[in-house]
Amino acid sequence: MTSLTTDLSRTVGDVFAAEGLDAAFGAVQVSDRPDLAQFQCNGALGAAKAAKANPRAIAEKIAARLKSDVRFAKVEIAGPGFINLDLTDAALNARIAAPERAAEANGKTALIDFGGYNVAKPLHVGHLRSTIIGDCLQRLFRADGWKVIGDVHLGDWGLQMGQLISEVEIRGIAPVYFDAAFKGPYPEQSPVTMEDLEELYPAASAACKADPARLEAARRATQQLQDGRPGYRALWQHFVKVSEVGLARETASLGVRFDLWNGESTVHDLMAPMLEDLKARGFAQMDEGALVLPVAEPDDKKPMPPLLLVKSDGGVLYGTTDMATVVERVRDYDPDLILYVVDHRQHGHFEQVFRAARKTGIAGKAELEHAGFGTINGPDGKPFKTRAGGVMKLHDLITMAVTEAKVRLAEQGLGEDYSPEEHETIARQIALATIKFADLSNHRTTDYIFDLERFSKFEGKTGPYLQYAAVRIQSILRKAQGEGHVPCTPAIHSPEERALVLQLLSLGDAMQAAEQKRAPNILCDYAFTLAQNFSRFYAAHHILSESDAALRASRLGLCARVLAVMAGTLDILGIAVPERM
RNA sequence: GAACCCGUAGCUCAGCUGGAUAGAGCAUCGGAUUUCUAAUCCGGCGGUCGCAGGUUCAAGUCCUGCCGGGUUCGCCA
Repeated sequence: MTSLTTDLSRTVGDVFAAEGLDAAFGAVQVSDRPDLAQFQCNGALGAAKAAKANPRAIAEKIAARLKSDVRFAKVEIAGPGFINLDLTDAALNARIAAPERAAEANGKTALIDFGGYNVAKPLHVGHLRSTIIGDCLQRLFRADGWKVIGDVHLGDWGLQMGQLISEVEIRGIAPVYFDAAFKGPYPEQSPVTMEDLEELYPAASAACKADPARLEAARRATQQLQDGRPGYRALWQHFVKVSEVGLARETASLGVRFDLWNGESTVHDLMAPMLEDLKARGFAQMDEGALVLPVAEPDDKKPMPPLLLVKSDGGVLYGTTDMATVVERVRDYDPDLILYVVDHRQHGHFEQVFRAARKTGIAGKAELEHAGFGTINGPDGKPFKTRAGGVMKLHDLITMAVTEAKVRLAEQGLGEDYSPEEHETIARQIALATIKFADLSNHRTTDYIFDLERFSKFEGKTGPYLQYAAVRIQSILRKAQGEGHVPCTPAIHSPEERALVLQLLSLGDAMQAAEQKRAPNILCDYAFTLAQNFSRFYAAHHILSESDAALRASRLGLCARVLAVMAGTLDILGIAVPERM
């Protein structure tokens, strides 16, 4: 369903056009001053500037034409030339009565890259944002009619793999994979568990940092792995499988689903032909022993180093796999947009890759975009750590949030009579809402301080507060059903209802803005404002005890619409609404 | 050293291509309501939008400089 302001913009735009002005000046938005009007159009100011005319005079002409439209209860000119508009309740009622339709398929494909998960490494707070923000964006794009392909894009092919392999070799954990005389087949059972990997990788990484010989061994192992040494490939397969099972379990517990579990290794076979092609077409060249692709442009304000494709030792880098991944995605999906939801500190890297992809034409019609995000900091304003100073694992963070949710429930004296299973389910749902809403309600690009105590509060701008608002409406509707009251199409009878209807009707604006700016915080604001409007309505009017049957049915209908919109918005945010709380 | 991001109320944060009196939550103070789950509603207090210039009818928003914080700058990802 097109948003109300879009329709109003068309109406007002036609009037601008009728006055010989650009219809784009007719853009209508929800008013910044709700005390003065419901909607406003600032176009007269812009039109006046363009035409070097008096803004109020233009506004007068526009307003005169708009006044003949019966949908408007008020058309006023204010200040330097704002056009303030109110719709009649009849117009609002008609609008809210129209059934909410899902967006039609727009024929466009978006590929969302959640890049950042790595084989052998558990998820930590750093992965929280790419997962939560990326999931929200994929839900949002889908809701708007895009075909969306979410790809975890696993880090499974770099030096870290070589580090692991050489660590396993040194420890003598599974000698068969290192026996050059062994002809296979290799064991089906993995020689290591996820827990082993979580211990092996940091050890290997630290050893390589401390000892150049170890680093060299790791490099060699990486190279041999990529060249296809059978034992290494077999061992690596185990690493990947074990890791994927662990990662899938964790992301599933977050309620996040991916379409593809591709990794850097997926494109390995595409790299050699791609590199040949880039060399043949003169884009790639040798420099200081490495193969590079220059991406600097004359008007650059900062030095832009070339994209490194092949190191002087013959190994490839993540820029190479990123390029090959673009080739693969264009070949398989021909997307209109590839969105990389990755920490903003990698901005420079993506700038290089995007330039290289555009310059060489490998991106096809796809727009490449980096939706970067800031870091999650602890109370001290520094990157979030455990009390012991280590990296905070995602699993531990969720456990903390579940514990906190139970504390909150106990504080409110809630859930004591629920079964242990239901109590646990509700606590988990609250915990995820706490974490997700906290993350999404902060602007994507800024760093924020993770304050679990504040985020988990049941009052204020929090996830649990929104869940509660939805739960309370569910409760009313259930009770109404029990009493045999049937909701009907809502109509406005009071200022509180009018404000609530206006908020319901601005859903499209919020979704559109959130999508265009890749900014989930806009949806969070929308949901919170909706909950506030509902609370005002709820405080001012009785619903079930209303004796006028028609009024009661209308208010129940309004409740049903609010619940539908709230649940739908929370769903896009990846937040579930519990049956009860 | 260079480039990019940030600096808004006591705290945590919004503020769209420049537009009307800069907003929200928390905290604090006061009031309502004793409820359809109070996890509520209404109101007060609180800001020279880092500083100084500039463009404009209009600047938190655009430009320049400075101060303060963060990040990044070819063989890790």
